[in-house]
Amino acid sequence: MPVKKNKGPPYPVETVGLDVLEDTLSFYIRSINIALSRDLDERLEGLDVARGTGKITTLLLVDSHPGIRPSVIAQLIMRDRSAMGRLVDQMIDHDLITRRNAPDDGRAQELHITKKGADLARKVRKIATKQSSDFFAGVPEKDQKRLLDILRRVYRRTAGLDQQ
Amino acid sequence: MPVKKNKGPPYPVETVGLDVLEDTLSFYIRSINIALSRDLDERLEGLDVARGTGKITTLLLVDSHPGIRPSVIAQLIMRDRSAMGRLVDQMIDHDLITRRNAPDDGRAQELHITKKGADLARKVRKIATKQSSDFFAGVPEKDQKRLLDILRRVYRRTAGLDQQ
DNA sequence: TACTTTTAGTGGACAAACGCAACTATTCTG
DNA sequence: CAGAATAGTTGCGTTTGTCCACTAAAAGTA
Repeated sequence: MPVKKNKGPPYPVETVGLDVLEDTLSFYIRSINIALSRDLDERLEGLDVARGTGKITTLLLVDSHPGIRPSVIAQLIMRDRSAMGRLVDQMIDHDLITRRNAPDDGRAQELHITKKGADLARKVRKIATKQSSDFFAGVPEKDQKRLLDILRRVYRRTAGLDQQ
Repeated sequence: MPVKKNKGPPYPVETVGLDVLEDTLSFYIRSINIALSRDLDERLEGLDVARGTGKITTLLLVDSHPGIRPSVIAQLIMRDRSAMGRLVDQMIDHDLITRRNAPDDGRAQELHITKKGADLARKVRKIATKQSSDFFAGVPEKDQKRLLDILRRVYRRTAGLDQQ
């Protein structure tokens, strides 16, 4: 129970305990996600790929897996197909990728990178990596790896990528 | 370069490499955040606090820090004041908290929990904690602590809670 | 005390994003 | 061939959040 001083907020930001959230995954993940997204947006300033809402992942995946299908990406970024479709539309408008019908499956499409997209992908890779290490500043190399390992495991399980 | 089989997606989900993102904080954070939010929404089903977009944090903070100000919470959950104001409106509508003018500062407000809010807070604490440990299933206790430590540090720095 | 600046909160306009549901076309299953 | 599953599209509605302008009060300054 903090004693209220004569002025200033009764619970100054720096000292507010986060209650249970202090030990909770979701709170940190959510907050850090916000911070990370904003930061990334800044770093991507003017790069045609603003709002990292899946655009980045899509760009890199299409670049490294020519012919990959929208629905596959959708699953990886945990969006539904309609959202994915719109995302693809945007990126085509920006001339980052192309869409063609899959020759062997009349329902499906194949995505391919454009010249412009490939150039951008190169830049984005640098930026994303840089951001990651910036945020990890002060955290020992070993812990970084460990953390990524854990997150990777949680992610794969969550996205249903591991066995069943 | 995967050899295309006669049918099935050329890049089946399970085997798609995530490119640089494989080693990148932002990707996992973003994805896990989505998963976590959805999962939390399910667990909060019908609990008047759907869409965990800050409502949960607000609820718990008001509960454990009677008289806390909206602007303080806003900073903690990284939203601007107008968004925060609307959030408070909602929660008042749901009879979870109350708002009164701060006696010592004509600009500010104090938030207090209601009976209903306190009851809910109790439930939410259980749920949030449970969720966290569920997601950590299979991760050794020690690593969990480690991970939370790192996230906490990153969060505090990011939210500007430390020094400076 | 008069001024300027900063802080707290409000309200409106606006846009982006996402999910759901419905629908088509294909392919698979048996 | 009939029925189920899959890929993608479209419309709709909702939510969410940001930007901006505005008021009121407090703090800083001279």
